[in-house]
Amino acid sequence: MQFSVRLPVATHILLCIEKFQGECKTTSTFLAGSVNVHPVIIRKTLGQLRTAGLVEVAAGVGGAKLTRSPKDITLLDVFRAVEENEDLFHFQENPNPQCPVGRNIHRVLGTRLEKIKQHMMDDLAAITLEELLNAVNEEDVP
Amino acid sequence: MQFSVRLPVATHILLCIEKFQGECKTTSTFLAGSVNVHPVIIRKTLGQLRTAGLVEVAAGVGGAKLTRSPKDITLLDVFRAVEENEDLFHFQENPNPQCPVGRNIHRVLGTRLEKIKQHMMDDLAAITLEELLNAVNEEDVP
DNA sequence: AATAGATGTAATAATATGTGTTACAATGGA
DNA sequence: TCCATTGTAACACATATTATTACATCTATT
Repeated sequence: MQFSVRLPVATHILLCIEKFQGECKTTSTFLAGSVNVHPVIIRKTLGQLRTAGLVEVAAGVGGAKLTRSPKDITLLDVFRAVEENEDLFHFQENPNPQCPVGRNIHRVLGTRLEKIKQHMMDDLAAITLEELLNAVNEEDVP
Repeated sequence: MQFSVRLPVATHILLCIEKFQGECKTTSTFLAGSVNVHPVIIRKTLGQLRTAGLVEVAAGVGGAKLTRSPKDITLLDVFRAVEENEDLFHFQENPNPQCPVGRNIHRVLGTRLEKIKQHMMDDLAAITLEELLNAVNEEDVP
């Protein structure tokens, strides 16, 4: 079980957009060169980030920019933008209601796993793009 | 992105094994009836739990039992037994080393995501089979 | 207006993972 | 020996992920 590469890729994209703002036009081809994926993947991801209100993309001319300050964008925002499925865990359908374990497992285990998911969300919400950008700038080892 | 149903299924199996210990023989067919999956899925999962040292399965005669007290088995034990992949998050291969973001993203984002994973592990380790079994017994709503 | 470069999106393919099922050899008690 | 059961391989199928091609649409610039 592994998370898809979408969260890291989307984060990479956002960091590049901010990092190169004013220096160069951050087109899908440019971003694809940094991330090392196909430009269409970048455009799809940018589409999700745009739908989530995190970026504005200049149709026709090209390039993207953040809609708000990096300190006001968290990894939870990014996660929600690119992962449509809110249910992190899921259960076997129709456990046996005649069995005391079967008729309670979903509720008993579900409430506990839900809390774990909430912790993960809280952790993601505590990490801002600004923090990541500072780390990239300050800890850069060329 | 969703976790597979393996952790909930394996937990269900372990709870049933303990719950019905002494009452009936917990064969793969019996367990399959409670969980509502194919008996072979149960046997595969029991195989993983056995490899992890959590259960003993009686070959030939059938039935399984826990190797230690439910209070000494946590969801982290179960998670590790059924999820072979330790890397929860993963990154796009070969980001551009010429780009300041590309050459730092893995380290900067990776260390932070690693902490989130560790939190999840800690949360899983805090939940014991005993706690779940008590909840199933006490909060049973037939 | 024409052009060139860019985006938005659909369609397709390749691959991996998850789950269900059949089949059968091996096990061990009755 | 017989029978229920386990262990495991093989296969099928669905779904998710990622890569790629193709093309209509957009917009600044010439």
